[in-house]
Amino acid sequence: MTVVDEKLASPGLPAGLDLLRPVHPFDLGQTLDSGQVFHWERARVSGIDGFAGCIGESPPRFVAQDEDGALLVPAPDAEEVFRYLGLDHDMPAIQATFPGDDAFLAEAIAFCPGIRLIRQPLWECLATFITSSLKQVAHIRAISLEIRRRWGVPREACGMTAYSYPAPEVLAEAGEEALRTCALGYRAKSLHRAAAAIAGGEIDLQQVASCDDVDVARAELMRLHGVGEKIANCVLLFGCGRWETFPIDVWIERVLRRGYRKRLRGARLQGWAEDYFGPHAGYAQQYLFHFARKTF
DNA sequence: AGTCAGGCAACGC
DNA sequence: GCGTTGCCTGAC
Repeated sequence: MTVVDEKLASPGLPAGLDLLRPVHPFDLGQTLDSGQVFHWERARVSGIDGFAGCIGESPPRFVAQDEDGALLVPAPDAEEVFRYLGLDHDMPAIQATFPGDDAFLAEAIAFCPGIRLIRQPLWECLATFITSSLKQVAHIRAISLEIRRRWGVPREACGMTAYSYPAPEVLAEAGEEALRTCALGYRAKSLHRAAAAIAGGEIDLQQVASCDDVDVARAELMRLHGVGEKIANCVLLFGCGRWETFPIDVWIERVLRRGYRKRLRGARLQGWAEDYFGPHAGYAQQYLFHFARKTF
């Protein structure tokens, strides 16, 4: 993927901001609000409305999208932002693997065709989903931003300040009681123990990511206290690029009940969904999830 | 005031 | 395996 080829002549744009050719289908706002990431904030740079957030340890990146779908990104960041947002994904090829005669899935895709699976840094993905258990999106956001503000590294760019997600060592050092004051409740213990396990080398996330067998990788993640099948699957899908994984939460249960008359639960529902939606089941899940959340 | 939310672990069967 | 229950917190 070479972003340079996608660049347009962009007269009149503020210095340092590059306009990148429209990528279709892609919807920046929907993608950042589709329950994958929780730390991007609205920002305005040189009079342009967009979003800002850290990608891993980087300074905050600014991204905006115009009505035609063209992206505005500071030129040096373009490659990193493209990769993060999944703009290199071959959507026709992915959708070609979906069940062919599925009108319900087609309706979900038509509702949010611009959703992409984001490639997230592994540790912040794991940590954020540990804190997501039995929480609503707004609260996950608030907790995530608070943890970043208190223990993350403040980074600055284009007049914006944002905080990277604190490293495992930092949260391990902070202690469970301090984490608890971020309104984490019982999740404080899980987050602290996960941070300590990773800081202490008991779990190697890089090894999890490079594991060929997705079942082995999932089992490794589930050794962590507070990480069950759902959270492990979210980490595999959003952090490890394992698109065959299909996280099932209450919204997905609802949408499968309504759209497919499926009243199975647990392992049986899991097995059916993986089998039915196929090698990119995780992408199907993302369309169905967003569709359900916004229309039910 | 009670219920419920984008789960998990521990326990009982 | 399968179903039940407690758990922190905030929003309604």
